[in-house]
Amino acid sequence: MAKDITTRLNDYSQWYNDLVIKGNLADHSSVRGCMVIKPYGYAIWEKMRDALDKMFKDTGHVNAYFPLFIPKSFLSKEASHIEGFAKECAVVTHYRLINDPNGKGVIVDPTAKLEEELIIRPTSETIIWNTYKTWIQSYRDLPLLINQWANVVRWEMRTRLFLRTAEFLWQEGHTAHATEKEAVEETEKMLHVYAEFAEKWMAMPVILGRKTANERFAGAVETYCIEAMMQDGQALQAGTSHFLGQNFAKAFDVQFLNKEGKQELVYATSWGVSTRLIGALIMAHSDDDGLIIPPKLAPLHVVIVPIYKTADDLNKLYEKVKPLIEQLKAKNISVKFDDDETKRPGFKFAEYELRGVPVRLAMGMRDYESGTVEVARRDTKEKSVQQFEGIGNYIETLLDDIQTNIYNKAKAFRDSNIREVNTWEEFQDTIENKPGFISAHWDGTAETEEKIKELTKATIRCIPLNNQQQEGKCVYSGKPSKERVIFARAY
RNA sequence: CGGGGCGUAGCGCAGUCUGGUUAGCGUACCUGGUUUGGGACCAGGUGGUCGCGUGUUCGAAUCACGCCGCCCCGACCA
Repeated sequence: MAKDITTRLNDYSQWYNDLVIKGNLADHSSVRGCMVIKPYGYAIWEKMRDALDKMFKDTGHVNAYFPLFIPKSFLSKEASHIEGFAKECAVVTHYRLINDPNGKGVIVDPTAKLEEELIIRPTSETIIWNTYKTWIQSYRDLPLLINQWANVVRWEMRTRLFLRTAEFLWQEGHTAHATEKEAVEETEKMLHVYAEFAEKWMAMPVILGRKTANERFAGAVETYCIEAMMQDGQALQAGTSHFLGQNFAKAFDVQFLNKEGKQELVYATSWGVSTRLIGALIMAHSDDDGLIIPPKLAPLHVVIVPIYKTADDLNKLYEKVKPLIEQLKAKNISVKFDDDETKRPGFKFAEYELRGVPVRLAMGMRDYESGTVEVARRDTKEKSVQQFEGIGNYIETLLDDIQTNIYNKAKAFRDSNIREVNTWEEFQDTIENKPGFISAHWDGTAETEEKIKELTKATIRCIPLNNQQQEGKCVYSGKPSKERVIFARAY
């Protein structure tokens, strides 16, 4: 058991906080609700960002950057959109500070009031569609496939590191299309990009689905999502993709001339994932000893801990592993030789386990003499002694094994915690006593959905895509239903 | 934003109820030495506007009021 980490069983929330802070991913800042992402945590984000960015480029998107500030009037143009965000907007009202006449630092200059307040973007649909209006005239300007990497601000009541902070980093894709069909295809395509990223890179299985009207993005016609299960059985929305229909085109009057020479409103999509994914990554895989990071996102893949008595021994060990370090680097496997003499090996072992480094090599003089090395894998904590000869290739394979194993483990956990439930009694019992997802029939009404939420705190996470159609009765109202939906308590 | 808890060295805490020496303890950190195959040991040392502000008092970490921050539980959300 790692020092100073609360166990998952004891207090899951505290365990999460311990991992974020003691794993050196992030800290609370002195600004309410805002975090400092530390270098190790940011390195994970960079890996996520690079992988996603490549996937976006490969699907034909380009990056651009739009302003942080949004004139208040823009946000008012799409009614349901503003309704969704109004309660959590930061507003800039002034543009100058002056010295406090009472000599206590600076105060806001009351004469420097903005004529129109600026909203710090909670999302960028409005400023972007205001801009797209000037870029789109003809069908030849379409589709417009743009992504932006940015920070956004949502003034949250209650914050948690990575999962919900007032400011966070994300990407938001905003596309414009000539036809509804094409826009819907784009929405679904990007959902699949997210799902692939979650499963292949994060080693986190997800359920692809549609949101109910209640859970839909403000301003969207249809919201798609990927939902992941955390180790406490709660759901976490890991990404969303929205079909916005012509809502924003109407609000910002974005029309194009089609081939027949007629003006038409364009169709829109938007899609995003955020630094919240780091929270998902932690809660999906890690254990009571610390972080478990899948190799594809790990900032450091391999650490080599030398065990030695003299400087001479250390030097011998270094000379021995030097070619291996070169070999691994050539394979794009990051490796660190930890020759810090102020810490003993046991301390280092625990420290790298806390940080989730996938593979640890330990080599002492006994190994040196016998041509072996101790290999420890973080995901299972298994240790084995291997021949040093050819260890580079062994590690390369091992990293792939670890990536696969982490995914399989998460998937087995997820699958064994989705339960089909058919009666209301069973539903209540399951949600209270068996953490996980519930697959149940729903009558399709917002009233039932809200009632269930009120009674159990469970919400409909999604209506799975390609859902099997089957006749059934709503688990709450008993009214007829054609398919099961996923219920869960959620982050 | 509502209820509860907390804020004293980088971290974890005692002291606060019942105001009064120089504010302690563990850990971390620094120096020297011995160590090194799972979080070393000995010795010496550094580090504090007691969350911030105002007040009560001869005197405040301690009492009062206000504010800020964090954690847990609710409402809201990605």
